[in-house]
Amino acid sequence: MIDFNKKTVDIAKDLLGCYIIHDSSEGITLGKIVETEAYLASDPASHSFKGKTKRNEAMFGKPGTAYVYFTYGMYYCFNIVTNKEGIGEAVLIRAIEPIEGIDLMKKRRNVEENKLTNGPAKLVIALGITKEHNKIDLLDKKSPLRIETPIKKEKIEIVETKRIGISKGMESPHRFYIKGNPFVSVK
DNA sequence: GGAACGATTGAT
DNA sequence: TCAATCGTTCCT
Repeated sequence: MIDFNKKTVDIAKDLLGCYIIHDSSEGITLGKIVETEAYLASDPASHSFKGKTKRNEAMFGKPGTAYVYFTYGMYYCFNIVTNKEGIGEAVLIRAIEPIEGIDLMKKRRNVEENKLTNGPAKLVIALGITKEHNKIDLLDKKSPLRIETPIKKEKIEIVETKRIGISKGMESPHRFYIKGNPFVSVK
């Protein structure tokens, strides 16, 4: 199990190699997390930086719950909330490797397998995540959307770099991905 | 009330 | 390089 008592940056690294499962009415989709970004309360690039609002309140919830936000007028992104309740921190999932339900992902995305889930808004569409999943408990085995650690954690090499697509806080090396994985968003 | 912008993506 | 597209934030 993932240790949510750790620091957000460390959790972002621990999440690499873990699985996201969505049990929807259309079927099951499952992917391995291959790229993450950490967003801290003290980070000017974080939605939580200026305090709690209606939009970002999920970030201030319990660790291990979901923060799903709407952006650019047409996309959703999926985060895993970290740190104690009341502290706005989370890990953005930027890319996953499709494992199960690939046909369903292709139906939802209508693109080739290698472009199915290599971006934060793309994986949300492929997995069928919606704003209804905001604040859901990702650690509860009964949740339709949840995260699980692999039985045997494979050995992975983690690359640490600057984040992508933000206009503040670029200097923080808070983006992490599995070295050599072909499903990472930007190479 | 109105303008500007965004943790993105896909097409040009 | 740029348009799509709309909720939130910030200014007037």
